[in-house]
Amino acid sequence: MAGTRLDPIDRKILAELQADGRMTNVELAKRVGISAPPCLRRVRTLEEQGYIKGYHAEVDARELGFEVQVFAMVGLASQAEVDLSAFEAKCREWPLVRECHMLNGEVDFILKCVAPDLSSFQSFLTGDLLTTPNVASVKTSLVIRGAKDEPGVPFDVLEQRLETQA
Amino acid sequence: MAGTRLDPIDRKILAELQADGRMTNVELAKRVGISAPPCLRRVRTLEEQGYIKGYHAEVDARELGFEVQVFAMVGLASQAEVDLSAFEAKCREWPLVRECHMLNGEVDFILKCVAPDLSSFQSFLTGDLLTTPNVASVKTSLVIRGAKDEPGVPFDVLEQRLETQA
DNA sequence: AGTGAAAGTACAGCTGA
DNA sequence: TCAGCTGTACTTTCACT
Repeated sequence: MAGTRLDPIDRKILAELQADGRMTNVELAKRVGISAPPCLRRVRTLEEQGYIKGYHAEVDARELGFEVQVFAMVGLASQAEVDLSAFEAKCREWPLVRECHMLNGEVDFILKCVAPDLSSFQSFLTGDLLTTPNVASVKTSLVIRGAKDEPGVPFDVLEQRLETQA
Repeated sequence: MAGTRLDPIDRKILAELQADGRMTNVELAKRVGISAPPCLRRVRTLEEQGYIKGYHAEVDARELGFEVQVFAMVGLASQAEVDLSAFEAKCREWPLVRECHMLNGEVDFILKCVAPDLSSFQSFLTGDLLTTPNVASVKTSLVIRGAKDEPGVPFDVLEQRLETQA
């Protein structure tokens, strides 16, 4: 489904919509240098082929009362596929866990969590994460401050790469 | 600027727009149970007050040729504020670094990076990150597979919390 | 290009301090 | 009474064929 090669206009569309996902189609068309109708067709195609997986408002977590952000490194006792999948399923159920990635190296998973305050994170940690079967070790690191948080991918890197390849 | 308390309708708006940032205003108004004009006014206010920081299309990094995702734990030689800020500034310049968070504990920063392939990440690692002054240690972990990647915050947790407080 | 729908504006009515 | 929010009516702009 998602194997069609993208032309420079498609990539520009993706870059613009990543930067401003609520841009109108006419504005988008103007920026990428084509007229509105074909621009809309391209967007629809990109959505259908899975290049665009969704659109999201970026909300201010702190203003909404999520004061705490924590990274948790999790090691499992068993790394059998069944057990890995079971842990991933647990993570999908926990709302405070926003991201879960399986890693190589010493730790098995890294979790990015948010919480209203430290005590509610602690109760998640001791009540949920640490009591989950097969969880052998958890090392948590509190985020002191955020320095950069960009969504998606760097399109300028992609363009440079395609230039040098051609 | 951003201290106004939110009512249940505002929170519903934020939750809906976080889930689908390109929803039309009339659809949004229908879902939150008010008519379109006041709904649009609320959205504008939420944007101005900073509760909504932007809208972004979620693009498929892998399909676009960013096959590799890496977490890097960085330790600095000096943790003086000037040196911390200098490193953060560097991170903002590097396009492959998508996120940079200052942590407590043994490591100073965690970086979330993307790259087209392993070799281009290696050249960033050895050519940029490791040659940066004051960088004392870097431990990288490759993401084997992603298990969860939700944007923003869990609004259901927020609602539960507000109920019990009241 | 043209139609139908949505965004955005102006104004008037309602509600609660 | 007055501030603030809501809904109706209308114009402009956009989405879509």
